[in-house]
Amino acid sequence: MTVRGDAELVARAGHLFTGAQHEFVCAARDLDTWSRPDARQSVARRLPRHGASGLAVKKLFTPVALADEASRAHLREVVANGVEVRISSTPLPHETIVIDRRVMILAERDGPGPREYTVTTSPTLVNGVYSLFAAAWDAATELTAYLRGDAPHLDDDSRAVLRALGAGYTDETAARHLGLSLRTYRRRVAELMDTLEADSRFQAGLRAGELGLTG
Amino acid sequence: MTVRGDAELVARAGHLFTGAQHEFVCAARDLDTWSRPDARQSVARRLPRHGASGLAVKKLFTPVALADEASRAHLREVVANGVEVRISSTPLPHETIVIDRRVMILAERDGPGPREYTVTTSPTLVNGVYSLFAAAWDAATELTAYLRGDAPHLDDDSRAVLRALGAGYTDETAARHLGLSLRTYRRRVAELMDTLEADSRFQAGLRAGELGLTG
DNA sequence: CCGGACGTGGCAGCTTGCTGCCACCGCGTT
DNA sequence: AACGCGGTGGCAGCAAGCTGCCACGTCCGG
Repeated sequence: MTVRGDAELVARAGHLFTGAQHEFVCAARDLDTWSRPDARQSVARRLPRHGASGLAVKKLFTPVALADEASRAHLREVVANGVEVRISSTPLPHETIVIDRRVMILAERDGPGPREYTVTTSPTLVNGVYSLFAAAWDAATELTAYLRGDAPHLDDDSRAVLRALGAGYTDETAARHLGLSLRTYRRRVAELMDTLEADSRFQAGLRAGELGLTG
Repeated sequence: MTVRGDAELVARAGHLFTGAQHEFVCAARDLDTWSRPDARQSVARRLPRHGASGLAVKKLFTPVALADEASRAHLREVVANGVEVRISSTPLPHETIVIDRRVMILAERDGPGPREYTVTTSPTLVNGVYSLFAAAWDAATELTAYLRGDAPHLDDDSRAVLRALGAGYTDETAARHLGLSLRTYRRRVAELMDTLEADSRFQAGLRAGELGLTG
């Protein structure tokens, strides 16, 4: 089933949101959908209260959703309401929602016209998507952890340093490899360790690994 | 479109496999499908040769696919043929295939009867699934890295050393904390780095983080 | 009892990492 | 020109890490 535009989605599939019993999961690139005031509110009103009702809500976003302070504030509020929010360092669909592991709603990429939604209940499709979501979810990091320990946007230099460290070079070869003096390279490493809040290089590596800063 | 059983899948959707131009990705729990000799061979024959044709093949499995030696050998062979294989530590669908980002094939969970496949070409669905796949893929570890660097069961001592390193202690305090001499502690660290195949402590931390050996 | 294997620890010496200090350079401001 | 500022690099010295060597225990099997 395909619907066009937010209004139609709410009209035709609104009952699915209301009817969520156990679990409501969604993955999206950013907060775009829910920042459209009309759509966001009408859906929000239909969603049962968090937690208490035994409904687990999981939301997975890319770092794009943290771009501006307003979004971060919104997400923190959402978390405070008992919703689990995680950040995935990899691209995500523009919008994927799975409800109670029985229905799913996918949104097409933004185009000029109204957004197009696809609502599916085929168990095969839903289960397949759900499993993939679970995999992406498990690999993602908790929002709080992400905001805390993270250096969300390291510049290219830092990434280069990271790669050199990850390659196992000694400082000397790494510095030569990057066209830096030994002194500067080590300064960079120290800065990196500082932003990663690491006391030792091992710890820095650990954090980098946990945060998936490998690539 | 839904088909039942391997034979029907090959008959009705075989051309999709043959027609793959750029990319063939699949995610599955284990090698079950392709270990069914008939299905595996008929599909294998239809798949273009690896690499040379510009076709990128990516396969994502759970560790279940590494359970027995035969499977591991098979996967190594597959890798040798230019296929990218990664292992995800999280559950995966029983079978998800996306071809050229245009068609996807999902398999339902094994039941008593013949396996049920769903073939879809809806761009919305395919893109959504593809993005999720990409996220799971990026988070997964290369097969070779997985087989190599995996130290699934380090003894308690090693875990203690790992924790000390992760805590950011200097060797001296860590050694005292563990009731070891400095010499022995460093020996342990060296052994750990050896099993992690790390050239530097940073690398060791990186691996540990990637492999989720934090806890 | 002896010999060997194994794990541990001390010592020494080397390499590597880390950092404070100073000097230099390029840049934009005053 | 003079100045401050930020990034860089050399130097020096210290701290941390790494490892070969030897010595001492323990625990075997001979």
